[in-house]
Amino acid sequence: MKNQEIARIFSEMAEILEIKGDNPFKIRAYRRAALNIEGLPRSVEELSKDELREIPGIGEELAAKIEEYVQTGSMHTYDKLKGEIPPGLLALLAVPGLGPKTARLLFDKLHVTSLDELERLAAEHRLSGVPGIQKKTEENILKGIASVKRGRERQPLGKVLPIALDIVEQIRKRAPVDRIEIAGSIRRWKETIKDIDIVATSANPEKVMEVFVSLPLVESVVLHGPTRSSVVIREGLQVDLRVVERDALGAALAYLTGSKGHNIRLRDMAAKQGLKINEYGIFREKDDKRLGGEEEEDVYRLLGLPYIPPELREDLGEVEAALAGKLPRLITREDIRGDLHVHSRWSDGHHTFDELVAAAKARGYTYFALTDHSRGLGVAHGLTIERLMEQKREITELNRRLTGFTVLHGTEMDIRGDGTLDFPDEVLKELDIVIASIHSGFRQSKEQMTSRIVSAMRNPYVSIIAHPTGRLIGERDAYEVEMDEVIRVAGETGTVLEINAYPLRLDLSDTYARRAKEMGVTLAINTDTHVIDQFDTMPYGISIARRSWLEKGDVLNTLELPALLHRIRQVNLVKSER
DNA sequence: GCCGTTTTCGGCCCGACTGTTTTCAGTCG
Repeated sequence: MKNQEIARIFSEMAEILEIKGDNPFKIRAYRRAALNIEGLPRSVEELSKDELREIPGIGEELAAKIEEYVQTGSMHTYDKLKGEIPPGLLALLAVPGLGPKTARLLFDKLHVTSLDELERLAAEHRLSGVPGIQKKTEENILKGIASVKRGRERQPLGKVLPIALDIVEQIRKRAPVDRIEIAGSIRRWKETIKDIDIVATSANPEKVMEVFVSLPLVESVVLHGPTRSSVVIREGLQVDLRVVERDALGAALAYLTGSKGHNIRLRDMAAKQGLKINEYGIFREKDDKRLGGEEEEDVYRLLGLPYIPPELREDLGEVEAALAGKLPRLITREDIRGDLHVHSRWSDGHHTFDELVAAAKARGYTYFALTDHSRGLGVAHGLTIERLMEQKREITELNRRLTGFTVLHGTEMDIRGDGTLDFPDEVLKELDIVIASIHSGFRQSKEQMTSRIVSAMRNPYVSIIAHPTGRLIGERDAYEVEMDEVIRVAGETGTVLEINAYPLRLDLSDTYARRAKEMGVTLAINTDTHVIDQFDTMPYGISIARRSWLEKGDVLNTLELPALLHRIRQVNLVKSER
């Protein structure tokens, strides 16, 4: 997958050009191209030059550079650019508050070429005297370097969202806010978060700011103004609060929700229509008359666009789709009829069938699939064939007792290290639904991993591949696997790919799920519940689906039970006839 | 480097906060 590599190269080229003091718009062009390639629903390797040029922000020259990289594995302009500045200089840009101009200045005046060198000079007070740098800046640079060394990595949404809700609650309790909302990447449900962005309305913004920067969980104050402040809380998370007038909440929310790329597109469109958008509203350019901004919808309406949901606002084609009237009708939590990946006490889950049924019913479901682990997964008390058949009898009995609810009998079957499956077909055919997934041999080669998954998909009884890339956000990288091939074979065989809603998995990710949709693959959104509370991680899975442009029809477990069973049998039949 | 209901050349989003600058540049989001 060359997309990520090319995105990284373009970003780095942007940084080098910035230090060189090149045309800012050219720099932005590289940045935009990098973002769009990173989020591209298809692999650049399979695109022709003309198709590359259809990507927003990719023109003649960048398309040629991409093509060059795909074909030769290197990019001449990049290699040349890299040779023009010392490699350590780019590291300086990671220091908060230190940008390209200062980096350049430090290099020119003091020949600084690494972070360690900069730290030494700052500690010895040898930066003061460089034009524009005094004591305060020197201190800020030292603080900045310390924070770089502590590391400020993006953190999983599942961890940050509860913290953000808690902060909002604390502000609400202590400060004179009228309305207060979470914006930024949390509102877009990005899988990992760097900053918590909050927007509020108040008649007394200064007071709100005072309260905010003095909250008990604040470790340091980065910025403290009358309408905007930033603090750092534990674990290096930055929290930004912006306060606006009551009638500007919509405009402020739109502005602070971003993404940056999306905002630039909207503001660019506005300019072409003689309008101006900022965080206070939407204005007519010629006389500065305010046309709206109380509601977020105003911004889109006044631009002649339908409302674009936050999950789509990544400048990945949503503006074009909105203009063409082709925005997807995104799936919602209410579309989900059941959960197809649930564990019980029989393997490594914590609950009985009755407890799971009650919990699923309480969440408005009409079915779930019980998919305990298979025998090969000893650590999870995987079921032997005998136990599986015993479980089948119990579930049959259980379903006899239930009304308006059905428990499907399935398995989460291990795809073994050698690529064979943990149960033979005679056993699988006894089940309502079969999930296959990988729990071992994570370090095998890309070819081996890919072929393990592909051969599982070709089995006539395997309906779903669970957590297809095996990643745990912030803990374990995805195993090496050729996802383009997995997605292609899923489309060819009718195998469903899972979006695992567990907040550290979110696997498939939005990029892959969107690609899967484009290739005609059906997805399932499952919680992989082991304890009952995990049923409530469904919104995380839904958010990935929405970020992937999925509609109700793209997702297997939006089907009512009879249609679901029909779909499964149909696909199995076609597979077995191949 | 991209792009076109104003353009194939000349534009390219908009504003808050900080530090050092006496009027604003740099950085960030």
